[in-house]
Amino acid sequence: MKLLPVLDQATDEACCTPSGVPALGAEEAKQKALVFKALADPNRLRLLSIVKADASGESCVCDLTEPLDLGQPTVSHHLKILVEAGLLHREKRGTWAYYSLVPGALDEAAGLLATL
Amino acid sequence: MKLLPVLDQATDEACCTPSGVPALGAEEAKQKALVFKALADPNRLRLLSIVKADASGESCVCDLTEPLDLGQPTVSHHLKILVEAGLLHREKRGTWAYYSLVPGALDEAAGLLATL
DNA sequence: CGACTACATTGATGACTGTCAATGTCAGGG
DNA sequence: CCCTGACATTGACAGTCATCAATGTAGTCG
Repeated sequence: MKLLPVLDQATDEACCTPSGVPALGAEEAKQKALVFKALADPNRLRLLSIVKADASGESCVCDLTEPLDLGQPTVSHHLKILVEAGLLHREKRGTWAYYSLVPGALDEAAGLLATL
Repeated sequence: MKLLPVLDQATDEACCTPSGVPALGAEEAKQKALVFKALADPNRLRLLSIVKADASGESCVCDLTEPLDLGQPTVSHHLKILVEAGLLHREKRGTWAYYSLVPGALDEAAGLLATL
């Protein structure tokens, strides 16, 4: 910054007229980035895909570990991130843990792009 | 994997009936994740926001460096990532480089979530 | 109670990422 | 022709992340 100590209004009319305010607040941007961070991994996208495609609407971890060719702790880790991002819902019944899509969460995430 | 050497069909009826195929291909997931990876940074979201908000539809780097409180090389780096993700378009005129939103790119990114 | 099963947590490690200082490139002006 | 300004590229470094092996926890069944 401050590369123009003098001659600011001399023959410059094309460039460098910033909007003043960043248009998207730093805190707001951080918050939105968290959701996209959760989506920024191929295996997490596949997890969402499988859960979404399941007819019952929910899947247990053992349904998810095998098709991804990942270790069980890794899948558990990814699922935790998706839950914390508000995309998945976790419900434990007996020995199994069932994961389901949070209704409207994906649409809401898509909406974040429209309100940039 | 392979934690069930024997007794596979013994008294299990509730869980572990995977969809067979991952529903979202590994390569396809990788490709989609690239877009979300580009969106998974607060400063990049703010860059997109500024470019989008600009009345002229395009902004030069000097318009983007100041409001973000980042060094010029860092902003250049982020812009490159956004261009490679297909979200921004770069056009060099004279000494300045102008960045503009790729038309429909944000909508297309939002659409990726619908087709999981 | 004790073994087994489904899942979560921890710790470690290699890979990747965001940032900046320094340098390179290229166009315009004296 | 050199100098300056706008932007890109490189190299280095700290922080984050994805992954796995090992271990912990909590239901279930005998």
